[in-house]
Amino acid sequence: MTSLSESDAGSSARPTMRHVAKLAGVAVKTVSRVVNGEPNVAPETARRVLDAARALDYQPDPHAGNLRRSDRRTRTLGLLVSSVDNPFAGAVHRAVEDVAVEHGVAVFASSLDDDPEREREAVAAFLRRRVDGLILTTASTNQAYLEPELRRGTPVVFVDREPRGVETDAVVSDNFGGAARAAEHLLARGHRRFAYLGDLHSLQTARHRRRGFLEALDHAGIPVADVPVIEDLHDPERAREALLRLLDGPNPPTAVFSSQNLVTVGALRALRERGRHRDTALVGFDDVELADLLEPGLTVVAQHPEDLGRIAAERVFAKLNGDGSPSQRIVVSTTLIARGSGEIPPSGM
Amino acid sequence: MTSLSESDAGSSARPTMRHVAKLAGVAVKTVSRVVNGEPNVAPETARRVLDAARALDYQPDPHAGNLRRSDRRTRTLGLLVSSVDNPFAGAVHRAVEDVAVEHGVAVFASSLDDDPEREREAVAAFLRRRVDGLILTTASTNQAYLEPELRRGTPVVFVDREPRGVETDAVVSDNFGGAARAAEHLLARGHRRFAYLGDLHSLQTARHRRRGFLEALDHAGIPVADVPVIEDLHDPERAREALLRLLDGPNPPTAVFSSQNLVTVGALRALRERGRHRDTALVGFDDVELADLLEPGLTVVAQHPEDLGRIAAERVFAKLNGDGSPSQRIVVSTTLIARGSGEIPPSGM
DNA sequence: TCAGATTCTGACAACGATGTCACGATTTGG
DNA sequence: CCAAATCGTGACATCGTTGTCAGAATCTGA
Repeated sequence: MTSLSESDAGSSARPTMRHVAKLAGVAVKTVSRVVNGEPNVAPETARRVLDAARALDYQPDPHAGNLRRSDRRTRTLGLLVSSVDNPFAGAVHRAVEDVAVEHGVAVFASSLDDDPEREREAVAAFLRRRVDGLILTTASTNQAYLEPELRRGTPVVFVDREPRGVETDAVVSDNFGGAARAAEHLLARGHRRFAYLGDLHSLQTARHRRRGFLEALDHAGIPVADVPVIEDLHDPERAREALLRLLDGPNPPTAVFSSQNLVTVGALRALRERGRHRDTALVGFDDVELADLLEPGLTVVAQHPEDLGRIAAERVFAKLNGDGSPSQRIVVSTTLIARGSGEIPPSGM
Repeated sequence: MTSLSESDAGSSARPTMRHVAKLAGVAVKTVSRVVNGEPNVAPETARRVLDAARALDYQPDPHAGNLRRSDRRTRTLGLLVSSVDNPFAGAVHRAVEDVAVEHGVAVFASSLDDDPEREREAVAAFLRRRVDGLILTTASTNQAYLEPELRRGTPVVFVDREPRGVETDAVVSDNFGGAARAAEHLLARGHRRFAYLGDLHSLQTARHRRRGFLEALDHAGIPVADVPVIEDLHDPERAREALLRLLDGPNPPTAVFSSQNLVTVGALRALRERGRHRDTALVGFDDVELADLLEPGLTVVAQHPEDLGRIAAERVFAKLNGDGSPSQRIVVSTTLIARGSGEIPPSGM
């Protein structure tokens, strides 16, 4: 028994097609046709249906429709980033959202805190919800667990970090080139004593940046084995402590490269604390808000998270629209922005 | 006809309960019982079902279940903020997400760019998707359009800005008190010539901050009519230009209050540009990354977006769990953080 | 004018799951 | 040892919607 007739007036229950059909005096299928703009409905009938729908404030249930419909799209996208509370991720997110809204698609976002286990859980949660596609800043070293889903045809695109163990698209910054560019910039000012402050060694991007930086030094004839390489710095505090130790050591660097924005913040604090910020060069990877207002201004290798996000989202939609081209690896170049801190010459010169 | 029997091996189609039931040699209802941990299934049967489910990599479709299930929850939440690419919103988002994951709920986020029309569209899009609740930094002046949805029992909680035209919960910063506190802080240093740089007058929070600041000045006997109040500054560039005009004018302020973080950034730039950053006091509303590394350090009235987000999310879940208490307006206090710029005494003293 | 095409409409099954109920097999208790 | 309660299981209707098909009404053209 259906309660269609009862409490029709002030009913707070959500109206369905059957309510609309009853009010308009037609069959549900006709309501369906009108609501979906299918052809072959008499104008007079359509008007009655629309009036009824409006009167009841009817909103079709997309999940019910999906169940029956052939294409089976939820018009939903999953985005997995290190943390939504993080400027880089925020910019990626915004770019993804902008592309998604154009396609009438809503975005689920989830923070991973660079924890592989959270990644697995979050991906599973999104797939259970049947997202149409996934954009993923992976935190794990191997993503073979995505294989069954990829075989089912779900588009997955990696941003910022590249996949391992699965064959799919990736959109990444030129980490190697950007870090090399930073090294060259410092070398050109005559520096010979460097320090490298790195993010978690488990992150592929961190390893690329390290390699880019060190290889450029090597090319310039710097004995790389002597360069202090401090890694696994994931927050400002750890980075600060690491740099303080170097500054207080026997042979402090004249030029510092910090491989990520939180690390850069820690490095800035350490330099201030020792009053070395005007005579020690610093280049950070990734741009930072207010970098131009510091004294000296902060020189950075800026990434372009908006481009990463936009391109990744466009790839997802291309795949959803049947683009079957083989997996691509799209590299977005970086931009060195000189603001002062990277142009400081070696002290004692 | 169902294709249950065909291509069972390397099938890439998503398996359903029927596939599992067939493989386990039981009825779908039994699979349902096992998957949902319902009682009264023989251990041996349960094992067979679980084996089959695992073999097929079966994942239940929550949308289909929802259709029939009584509680009708999508385990989904909609969050609407000014822009996901904005540190304040990012912090709110992260806090909301943390509460949501504890409840097994995923979060849709959408950026409004403070555009009322986008708000309407985004809210409609989320409601069509049947989110269980809505957390909203409204961009519109009146939200009566939410009335029907509220009557249906959908929990809606406002963050950062208060509702108008609807009766529902809100979690906001103490905008009035925070701005007043900033005024008192500056007055205590002996300032008499102030300037107020404000956000869009259409935003309620902006009006509260303005009122808080000016009333505190008034209490102190400052002729408020003479205080330049520049409003509708929504980005750094406009704020910069506005403050430059004041600084170049006949009677420049000795103390500036900027009512929002983008405005603060513009104000900082203007002060730098005129070389007035060491003799003009500045207090900003809302904290800013790296504020401690500027020279002088930036004094701010910090909000606590993590608290706003967390409390808002907790209210949503309380309501979902049947909390029927009347609408609350929860005020989160602000914290003045003195870092230097706000402690500059009036020049010429 | 009438056969055939076209337009409009609705009955019914189906999507993938769960709620209800009924039935046979076991267990319990007096 | 038998009636009653409990356990294990499956058939069937149902959630809100759309795909299929068929039938009635209208239109077309010779």
